[in-house]
This record gives sequence, C-alpha cells and structure tokens, in this order.
Amino acid sequence: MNTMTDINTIDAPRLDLGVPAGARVVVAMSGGVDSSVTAALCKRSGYDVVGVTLQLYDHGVAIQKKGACCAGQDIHDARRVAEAMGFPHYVLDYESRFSETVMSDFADTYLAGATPIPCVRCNEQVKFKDLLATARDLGGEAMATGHYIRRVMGPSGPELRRAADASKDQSYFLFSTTREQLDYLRFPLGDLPKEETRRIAGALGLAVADKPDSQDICFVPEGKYASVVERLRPGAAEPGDIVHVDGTVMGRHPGVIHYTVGQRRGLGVATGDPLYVVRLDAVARNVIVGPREALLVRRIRLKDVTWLGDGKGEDAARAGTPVAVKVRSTRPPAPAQLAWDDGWAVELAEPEEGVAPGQACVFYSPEAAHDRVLGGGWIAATSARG
RNA sequence: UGGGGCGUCGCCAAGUGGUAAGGCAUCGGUUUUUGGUACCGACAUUCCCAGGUUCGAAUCCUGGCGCCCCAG
Repeated sequence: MNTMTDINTIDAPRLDLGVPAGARVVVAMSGGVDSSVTAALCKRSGYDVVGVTLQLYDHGVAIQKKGACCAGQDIHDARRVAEAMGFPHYVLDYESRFSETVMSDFADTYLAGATPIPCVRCNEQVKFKDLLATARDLGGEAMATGHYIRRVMGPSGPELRRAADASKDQSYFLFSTTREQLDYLRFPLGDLPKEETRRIAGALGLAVADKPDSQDICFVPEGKYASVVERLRPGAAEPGDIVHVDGTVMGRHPGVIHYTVGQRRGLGVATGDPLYVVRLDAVARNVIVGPREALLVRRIRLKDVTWLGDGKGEDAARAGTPVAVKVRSTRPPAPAQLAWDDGWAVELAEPEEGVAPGQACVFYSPEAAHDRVLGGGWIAATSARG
C-alpha cells in the first residue's frame, strides 16, 4: 500500500462528496488525465473507489489516435492508474449501446441536414444513463466524473454551475443532465484549474499526466466525419444543388452531410466574396448559401429542453425570463431571454452567426458571471427576426 | 472571306514599355470534449501561341488560334 502513502503526501485537495465517509464512489474513467486525477482524489479522500471504463467503439483505427478516449490504449491507461492507486477497476463493453445511440444519432442528424453534438449524446445517453445505472448496481453512493463543471447545493437541491476554470468549462456539453442524475453525480475537478489537475497527476506519478487533452469527435479519425456517416449509412448521402439565397443555382455538392450552417470552406464555389452555408434542405438535397449577413440569427426554436432553473420551465419561458445563452461551446454566454412560441424558444439580444440546427442552446444565469447553468435545449429552427 | 471587342492562377480581375495587385476558390496550420466561424501561411519566373521591335514587353508590331457581339 505504498501508493496510498503517495496519495496522502502530495499537495492536493481533500474532497467532501456529501456521502458517508468510506462510502463507495464509482468513478467514470476515460483513460485521460482528468478522470484519472478524479479517481485519485476520491481515493485519497477515503472513499471506496471503483473505477469503470467504457469501451465505446472499435479500437482498430482509433487506437493510435491522439486525443481520443474510451478505446484501445486509453483503457489500458485507466487500468494502470487503478492498479497504481490500488482500487478495483472494470472495463465494460458498451460498444453496441454507443453505436445504437451516439453514433446512430450522429449519422441520422447529419442526414437530416442538422449538425449533431455526439459528446452531449454520449453524456446523456451513455455515461449519465447506462453507466450511471451500472454505478448504482455496483453499490455506489455516487458517481464521479472528470468533467470541468460544478455541482453546488442550493436551496432546492443540487445546482449545475460553470467550472471555476472558465477556459475548461464543459457545461455546454452537460446541459441535458437531469436533476435526478445530478443528485447522484459528483464533479471533483469543477473547482480546479486544468494546470492543477496536471500538477496533481504529475505529483502522483501518473503515466497519463502529460497525455494530450481529448479533442475532435472520439470515433472520427482525422476529422473526416463525413466518411463515418457514409460508413454507417451507406449510400444515404445524395448529391444535390448548391443554391444561392437569391435562387441562383451555383453548383453541385456531394451530399448535405458534408455541410453545416455557417460553414464557408468546402463549397468550391467562387464569387468575389465569401459564401456561407445559410441553410440545409435535406429533403430537396439543397445546400443554400449566401453572404455572411445572411447568417445572422435572432430567434431560436428549441426542442427537448432540460430545465434546471427554479420553478417550472415553461413558466419561465412564457415570462420571457432574462438569461444568457451559448449556441456553441467556444463563446461566452450572451444576453438573451427565454420565449414561448408553441414551444420553447430563445430571443438573442444581439444576433449571432452560424446557429445550426442540431446544436445546443444552453441557458445560463443572467448576472455577469453567468455562473449557474439553467438547462438548455436542442436547436430546432432559427430565424433572423424575433 | 462585313464591322467591332476580347484572350493575365480553378473563377473574377488590376496592370497600356521597366521587371505579374487584389478578391473568391483550393491546400496547410492554429484555435478551451462537437460541427462551423475566425486567424495565420502557401498558391502565375509568367500573362492564348509563334515570330519581331527594344537595354527591357503581359503591355508595341506581324501572323496564327480561340471566344464574344453587331450584321441593315
């Protein structure tokens, strides 16, 4: 048990996960630094840690890929961390579940002319659903993950809040977490800067300390996502016309799956000015293009909304509650207000470009820090006018 | 085989004797677990072809080829 000594002597926070001392905590381990440190911190804090790693997709091509997770080498990495830290570790074969939910949704969404976020689907359909159920089966009192997001107890239960390290905040990818899931989940890294996580990993001597952060879609090699869609749905991608918003046919395209709203490159059409994909019509197989101004969107209709704010969500929407929203992961929350048009909608204070159906619109509290995550929904349709 | 105009990178295009702008497209890179955006970088020893004039020609001359328009 000399590894225990190591854990206890390093300079690292001691966690209070709000479960009894020594309680069993299941840690979802991807094989990366973050979840490895999460597990180590849980262990060090005296919990009965059980590590679980999901094997999510075929290892073949992905096994060598940098910045991947949940396949091949990553599974070995997770196991080694568990061995070094001295807690049990299980590898679960979730390939079929991952394929039936995340990858299917990925392909079908593209074929429908929208732009999926597989990472959100993976969180909501796999990690926080099936894996979470497995964690309960394993006798866990809670399940911890390495996500950079915070869970804070509020007057009416746990609230979701943005990570202390805003540059690593993953709230955009976790907006559909339900209150019930949140009751059971813990995110020990939400208060830590990323450098601190790496420092702890280094201090613990974890082999994964310098592993690159994951990026891109884990099951898509070399960024060629369209070829994955074609592999999953052979022959489904049909060529069509590239049509200007003024009605002019400007050329042909090899399939709507190759495009997303806001996209500029890859159209192969030269006018004097840049052209952007304004809209996709999967039924007519048209890619509708136009000038940058045509990208501005002010009102967004949502579906499958998760409400994590106080009171009833629909009431908040009908009341035009001021919030801040993100329509992409890489921009700060922007002022907006909730709305109701026969269903959830959002009205942006300032128009935004490249708002693609299939992407997420995540709600944050309106104050300057936009600290609390109030839920969010999937973008169903957009319009330039409110 | 009457008259007029044109031919510069994949597209558009500047340049009218002094040693090939620019935009778009394309390619490469960077960019906080999605896509996209943005940003950075690359991208015509050569100006339809062949001669000629000139110290020097995409720019002038001659011929050829090609295209477009007008032809009562």
